[in-house]
Amino acid sequence: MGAAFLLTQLGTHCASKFAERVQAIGLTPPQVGILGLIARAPGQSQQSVATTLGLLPSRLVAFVDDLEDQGLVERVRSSKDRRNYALELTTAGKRKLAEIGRVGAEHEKDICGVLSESERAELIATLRRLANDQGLIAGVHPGFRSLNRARGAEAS
Amino acid sequence: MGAAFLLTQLGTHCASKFAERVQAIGLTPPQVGILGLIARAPGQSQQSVATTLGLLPSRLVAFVDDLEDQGLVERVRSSKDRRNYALELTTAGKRKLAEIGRVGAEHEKDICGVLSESERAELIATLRRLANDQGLIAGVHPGFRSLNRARGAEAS
DNA sequence: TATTGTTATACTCTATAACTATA
DNA sequence: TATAGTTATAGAGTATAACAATA
Repeated sequence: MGAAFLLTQLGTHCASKFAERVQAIGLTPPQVGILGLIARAPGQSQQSVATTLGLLPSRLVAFVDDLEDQGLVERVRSSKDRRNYALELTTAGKRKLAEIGRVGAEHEKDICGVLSESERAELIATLRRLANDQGLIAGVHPGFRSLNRARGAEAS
Repeated sequence: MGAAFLLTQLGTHCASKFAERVQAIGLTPPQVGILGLIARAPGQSQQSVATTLGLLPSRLVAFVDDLEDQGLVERVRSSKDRRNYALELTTAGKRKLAEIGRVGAEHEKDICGVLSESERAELIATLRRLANDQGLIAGVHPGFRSLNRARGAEAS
């Protein structure tokens, strides 16, 4: 069993576990990505967020609708270019983001509990090398775009 | 960025890359899993394969249909219990399995190319520890069952 | 004419449930 | 009555394309 298959296996498992955790606080993984992106660069347009996450604009609308219904995000019409919205986090949105951080920390602990702190650091360093080599963008999940068929099974 | 998120990110990427490679030889990832399972234990029933892979029986039928059309798998009626089939690999199926092995090796090389052999071995050992700790079954992909929503985005 | 956001529609994938044949 | 395999149907999730408003 090679490293690539183990990565697929563990990656799928991690994604699934994380999805369960954020579902418990009323969010989907893409919404977590959206909230994080707005926090990093407030005032972004929906187009900008969609492009970064590799989400179709039409899908983003529904996610942002829900976030707005939950009172976590605000759509503010830009006065300069009234075609686009500036996305902002509300106070509740910032609180939710902190909550996501706690959930993420629990998740990390769940997954890496068997490792010592130095082992975990070494694993992170190795994974980061692989991710860089593959051209993956730090902090941006590659799985939101049309990759439904993209699940692997062991080769041999 | 924690190890859990990196695993999700890399895992999704690996799954996607592997899916592309097997598609080039006319297979989907679940079919690769099915072929491998039949190779390990020839004569299994479809029910058995479906249970192991976490696939619904109704989904399995279509996959096996296609494998049979490609001449890779044979459905042989069991003479003892004529309700179930014994799944067998044809000669072409065994050849295809060897091909899958080569594709898997290329895939491993693509993903781990930047690592030295000892680094790769250490990574495999660490990942195996994590997988065991999480209760994952060696060689069986956890992503075939109703986990569509199970994709993660970075927490913070 | 091009772009942002939106809605409407179509399509794919997956799950549920009904059906047959054997036991 | 229960089980293996199959088929039919319905549902969820996603992509494509048309639309209104603004530039």
